[in-house]
Amino acid sequence: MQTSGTNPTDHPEGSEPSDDDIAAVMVAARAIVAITAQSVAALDDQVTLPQLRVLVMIASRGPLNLAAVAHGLDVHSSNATRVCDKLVTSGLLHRSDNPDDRRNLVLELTTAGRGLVDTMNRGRRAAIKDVLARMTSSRRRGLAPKLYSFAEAAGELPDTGAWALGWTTENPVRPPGG
Amino acid sequence: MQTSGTNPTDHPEGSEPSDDDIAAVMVAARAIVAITAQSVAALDDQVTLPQLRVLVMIASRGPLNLAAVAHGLDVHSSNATRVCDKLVTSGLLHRSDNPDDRRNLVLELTTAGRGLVDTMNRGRRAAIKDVLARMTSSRRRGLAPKLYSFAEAAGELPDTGAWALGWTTENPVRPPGG
DNA sequence: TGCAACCATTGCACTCCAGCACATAACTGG
DNA sequence: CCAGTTATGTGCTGGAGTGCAATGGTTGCA
Repeated sequence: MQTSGTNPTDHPEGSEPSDDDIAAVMVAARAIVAITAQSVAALDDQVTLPQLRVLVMIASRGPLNLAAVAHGLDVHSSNATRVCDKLVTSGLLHRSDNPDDRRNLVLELTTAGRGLVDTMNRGRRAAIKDVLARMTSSRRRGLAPKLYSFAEAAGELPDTGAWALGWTTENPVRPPGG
Repeated sequence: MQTSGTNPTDHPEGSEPSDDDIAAVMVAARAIVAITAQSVAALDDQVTLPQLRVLVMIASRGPLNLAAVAHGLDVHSSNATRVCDKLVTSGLLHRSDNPDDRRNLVLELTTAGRGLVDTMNRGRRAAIKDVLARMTSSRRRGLAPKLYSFAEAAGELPDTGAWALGWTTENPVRPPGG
């Protein structure tokens, strides 16, 4: 249970959120998830969902080894081997040996792999821009700081990569050699 | 195509969104998608993703026939048959004949099926409440109206990706007093 | 040197999903 | 009644993901 914090004593500054606050986030979440899902579905013919998760993970966390990928996806290491194998075959992932510890691999995105992730993010960004453009500037005013506050409360850092795809509750991943 | 709309003439009230506005939504989207993905992953051992998509679709649209399910999931009708078959076997879906047109089935959620969807939504709501509780009430003030405005603007999105991942869980966007 | 731990890979079996072709049943309109 | 359309079901094939067991290579340490 990581959902501690509902206890007001844990967060003296935050009073109990109103039902309307929660409902508003729920409704907005529906739109945001639809946008995100669409940007993912657009890549459906190029990569599968687990494959995309690998690419996004490496894009945001840097080079990883297979054990880290397996742990991040919460799957058996043999599956990580095969998923990454296909990404290498597709030319989206580069696999090389780690000279410091030859037990480990170094998995990095190729130019094509990074381009695919960038394409997804561009599409997502365009969709968001499109929605914002439908709002009047007065309604848009003050939205950004509120969203930053929400993201900060959720533990997200503004500069983190697009690991937001977060298909599951990803476990902490330790980079190879760490 | 209603995806246009970046054209200012289409929305004379909305000026060009700033990069900061877009970035704020992108950042908040990571947190929201993570919350949503978590609530989906929690059901991973009970239903697969296509199965959940069916349940969510019926939960929000009411009873459907197989053709509607196949169209909503954008799959061949034979796949819809088999996916629903498994849900019926799992006790989450109820299949009956339509007396008015016995070619059609009537697919409805069982009590267990609706309970599963409700469980997912409760988890999502709890996670959102947890995040909001971490914000000070001053930062939270005014957030809800902004989110309703955003959701309302997004309500005009093309529905192509609505069920792309089956994560649209609620009724059509309906801001209170809107 | 020997042993334990770690990493990656492969074989095997399984489930699920996907599309296609085809068959069956039911409705529609003549 | 007959032909055409619609809705659903079934057999088939293929692909992707998953876990388990076992193997081989590498490193670290006593």
